Amino acid sequence: MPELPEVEVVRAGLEPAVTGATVSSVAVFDARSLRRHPAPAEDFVARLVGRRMRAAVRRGKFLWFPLDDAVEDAAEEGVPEALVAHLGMSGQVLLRDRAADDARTRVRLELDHPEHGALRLNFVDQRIFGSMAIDGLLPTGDGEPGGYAGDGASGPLVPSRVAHIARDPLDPAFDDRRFLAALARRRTGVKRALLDQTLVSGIGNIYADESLWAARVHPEQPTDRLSRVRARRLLGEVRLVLARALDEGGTSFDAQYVNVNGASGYFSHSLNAYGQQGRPCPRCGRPIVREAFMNRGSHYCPFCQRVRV
DNA sequence: AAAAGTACCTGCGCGC
DNA sequence: TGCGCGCAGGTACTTT
Repeated sequence: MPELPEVEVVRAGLEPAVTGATVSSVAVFDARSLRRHPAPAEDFVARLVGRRMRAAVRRGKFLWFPLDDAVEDAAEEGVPEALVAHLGMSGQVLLRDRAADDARTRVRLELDHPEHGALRLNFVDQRIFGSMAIDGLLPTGDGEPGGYAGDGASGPLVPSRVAHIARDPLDPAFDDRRFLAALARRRTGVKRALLDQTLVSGIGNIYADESLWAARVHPEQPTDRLSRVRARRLLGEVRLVLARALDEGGTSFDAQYVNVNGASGYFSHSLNAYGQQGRPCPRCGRPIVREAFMNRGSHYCPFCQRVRV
């Protein structure tokens, strides 16, 4: 579900509420949502309660909230930590006032904010592919900010479990030349490469299909046969598609994707390829097709998007 | 080493 | 109506 635009909508919504807020209590209703936390649920709770969040940061589809140091003892200074969250396929972070409840809440944080007072943060996740964890922050390899933090500053740090994730195409520190060179070295289909978060992050099945349609590139086009010009054009279309979705508040098909305040985002009316099988291609009028791909589907126009050798 | 396959989950809509 | 099946926006681990 949530790809970069949807996750950014969540991050931006959380930023003013969590920045400066202290975690007053934590309830874990389903420990499977903590599968990425390297210790039992009690450890997650113990490490989080009493900590203050400094910012809301995002790289690709990963979110994290850097925490103030657990101990004020400067002599015993440890690795800085963050609360890391990933929404998986069906995750939501819902901000509520203290009384409100939500179905399928897996983890709940009660927050105390100096201005906004008491807030409740419900981590809701139908399929439990998403997760929360406490993780150590490591220096970024390039010394650039770890991710996007809106008005706040991310610092040149990234959670250890996010370190292998590439920067996303909207990140000012994203290196176009390096990406294009790495893409050309791959020996796979271009859609697989777009979905590989270690090559470029933030793109999922919807925006991969939309970007490929916009760039007129076939999803199975071999990466080592994609011309430099077409690869550049594809990267440009990826950026346009993500930015447009972000402007419109993220895609949503139904109530499954809900933004941070519980209201649905909407963008699905402007999809050109994804989910449009059988409908005319908005460019040439011929039918869009759907093909099985990685246990999901690929949607494209067989006329506009052809494999080139 | 890189690429492909598989596991992890719940719930919805569909055809029978 | 009920039931089995296919399908869903992702990541990480294992296998080849």
